[in-house]
Amino acid sequence: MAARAARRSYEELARHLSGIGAVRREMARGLPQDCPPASAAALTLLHKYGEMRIGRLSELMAVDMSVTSRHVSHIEERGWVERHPDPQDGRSRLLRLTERGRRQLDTLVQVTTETLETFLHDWTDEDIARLNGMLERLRQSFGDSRASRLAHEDTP
Amino acid sequence: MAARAARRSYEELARHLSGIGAVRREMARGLPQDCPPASAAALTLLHKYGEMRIGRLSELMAVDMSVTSRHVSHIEERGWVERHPDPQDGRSRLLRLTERGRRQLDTLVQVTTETLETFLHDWTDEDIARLNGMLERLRQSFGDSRASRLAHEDTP
DNA sequence: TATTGTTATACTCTATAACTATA
DNA sequence: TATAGTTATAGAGTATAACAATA
Repeated sequence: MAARAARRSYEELARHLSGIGAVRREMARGLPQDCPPASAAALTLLHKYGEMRIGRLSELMAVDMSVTSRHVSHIEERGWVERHPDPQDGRSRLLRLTERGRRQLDTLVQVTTETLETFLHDWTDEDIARLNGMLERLRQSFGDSRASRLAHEDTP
Repeated sequence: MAARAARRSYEELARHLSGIGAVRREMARGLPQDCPPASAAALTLLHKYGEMRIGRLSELMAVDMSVTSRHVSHIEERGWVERHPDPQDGRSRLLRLTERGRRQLDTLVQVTTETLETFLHDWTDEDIARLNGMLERLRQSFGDSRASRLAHEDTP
């Protein structure tokens, strides 16, 4: 019986995860025209975690390196990041936020905050903190398993 | 001070919403080859809410009707839904799940459940129920505001 | 005239595979 | 040989605009 109840919760969760797309699209609408969601995510992560290589950024975004490479090209073309030589490894370069990138990030923080203030006006700080906690855990549950899956791809 | 703390939570939430993409992609990996996430979502909604028109399905998926039209074509080509005349309105047709569609849905429920069991093995039923509750509320907060925004698009 | 749906077009995001350069 | 990154290609999802048919 407990198993059947859990199974129903899983179906509901799958539906909600699918529905989150609407939330993400709404967030995307507020972004500057030349800064799509993936660019915004890359800038945010470079700010939060500091200078890093493409491979590291790929892990943080949980996408293939080829995808990250394109995103980085986009934000580099706009002068938001620079690629510097990696003294540790000649194959890599280190991504570093520029001053312009930091200003762009200020804009991003502002518009995302405004959007969330609008839509979540009746949420308390505690509500939001709780949601953040659950999403953080969800990400970890998937991220950790995903990492071990990728690591053991040769020996399934 | 409370405002500043809330602002920081908003930034965190924006980051998490972006990160949910990884979860959705992982869910998508388990789906049958010819049933992409949008098709699965459409079938799920048709099962949950029953026979409906394209416009209603568009609202539930929170995407433009042109998008839904394509998704419905995809699942109709595979025999998972049928379009029946709408006695109420000659411009519309009613979408109805077929027997094959119901069998496809059984498969979908099975694979999504298996995926979630794998990744969320250390979550209790209560954890999942709490997450479902917060996601439901999040969807509503965005959905309701979005609906009123669309309704008042002429008078901004 | 207004609404329901469809189609054409374009853009974003993503993965796979083939390739280059360095370790 | 193996790894870091790039590029080419293809597929999914989406929105806008132009269109057809019906209300």
